Amino acid sequence: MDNVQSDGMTKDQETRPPDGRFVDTYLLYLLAAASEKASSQFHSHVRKAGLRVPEWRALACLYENEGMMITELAELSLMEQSRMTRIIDQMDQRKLVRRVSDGSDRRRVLVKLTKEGKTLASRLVSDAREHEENLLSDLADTDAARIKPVLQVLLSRL
Amino acid sequence: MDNVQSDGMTKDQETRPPDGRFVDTYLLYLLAAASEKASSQFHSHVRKAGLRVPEWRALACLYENEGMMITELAELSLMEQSRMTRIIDQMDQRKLVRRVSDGSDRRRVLVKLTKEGKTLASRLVSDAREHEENLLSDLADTDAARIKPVLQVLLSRL
DNA sequence: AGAATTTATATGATTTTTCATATTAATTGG
DNA sequence: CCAATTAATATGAAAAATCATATAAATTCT
Repeated sequence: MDNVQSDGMTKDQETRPPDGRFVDTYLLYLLAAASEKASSQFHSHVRKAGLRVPEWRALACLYENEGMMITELAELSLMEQSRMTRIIDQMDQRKLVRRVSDGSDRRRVLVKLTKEGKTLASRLVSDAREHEENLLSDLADTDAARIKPVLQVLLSRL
Repeated sequence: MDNVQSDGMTKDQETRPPDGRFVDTYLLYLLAAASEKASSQFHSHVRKAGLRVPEWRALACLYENEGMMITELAELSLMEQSRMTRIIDQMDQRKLVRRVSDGSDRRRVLVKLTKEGKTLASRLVSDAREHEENLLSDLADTDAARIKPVLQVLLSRL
């Protein structure tokens, strides 16, 4: 409780007051932290549903958006192509997606949700929407209410 | 170029128009994508400086904030404790940090920047600030100008 | 057409990350 | 004070991610 400091220092080393730290005002940190913390609840829901986070990402990207190339899907899902290939392998084995070779360009593999994949995707997307609504309603009366357009503008400028 | 569709479908499968996809308006996706894409440039700068991203995170968290416990540092750096332990191992070997056992609680390890670590941290933090300024100045005239307070409010509610 | 280049996906080898748990030290409750 | 519990860090084994590159198909150039 008592926090005696023998020498008179200007910067508090212990019990640092709000925003004394670099990271607390650094945009890229705020983004990473916000993403991390805002997602953690839902990610544990995803795991309870038997998916790992990257699988959920692929599923969400495929939702109502079937027939994506591995490369497209990787880009949209924010992961590297070789990782996406392996994730699709696993989801294929679990019959959540199937690979269909693209007739017009035989290098390409179109990834499509199976019936089962669609069912799971719909369920989780609707859980995600509900979760998002709750999050947003907590922010309704704050500065953060406009977070979605803010992020969309940021993304459009990157 | 021409995008003939033989059957009359209501949902465009190809060349989807803006925001037809779930993820394009889903908050957690926008956060992840914004974080990912906003950081990628600077992360490659970090790697050119000879650090991996998690090391940079630890360094940034330690900047002007020495003597953190592994657990604290892990929490602040958004990573798991066992990973932080190993990252500190490596940074210790590279003499960027040193471990000091906490006299008042011998379970604890205080991580401190070495002289060399401080030098590197100052350099990268100032690069980060410059990079952030550039990012923000791109957003100055948009909706996204207030992104930092928006994220801070979001974080405070999580 | 055919060689050179580019694009899409897959894969082997390595490095990271995670998960569960061990170890050691402090704290709490009888 | 001792036993039980909680807390901080470390570590082995397993899983996942990355990196470089292979393979195969399409495109471009001459």
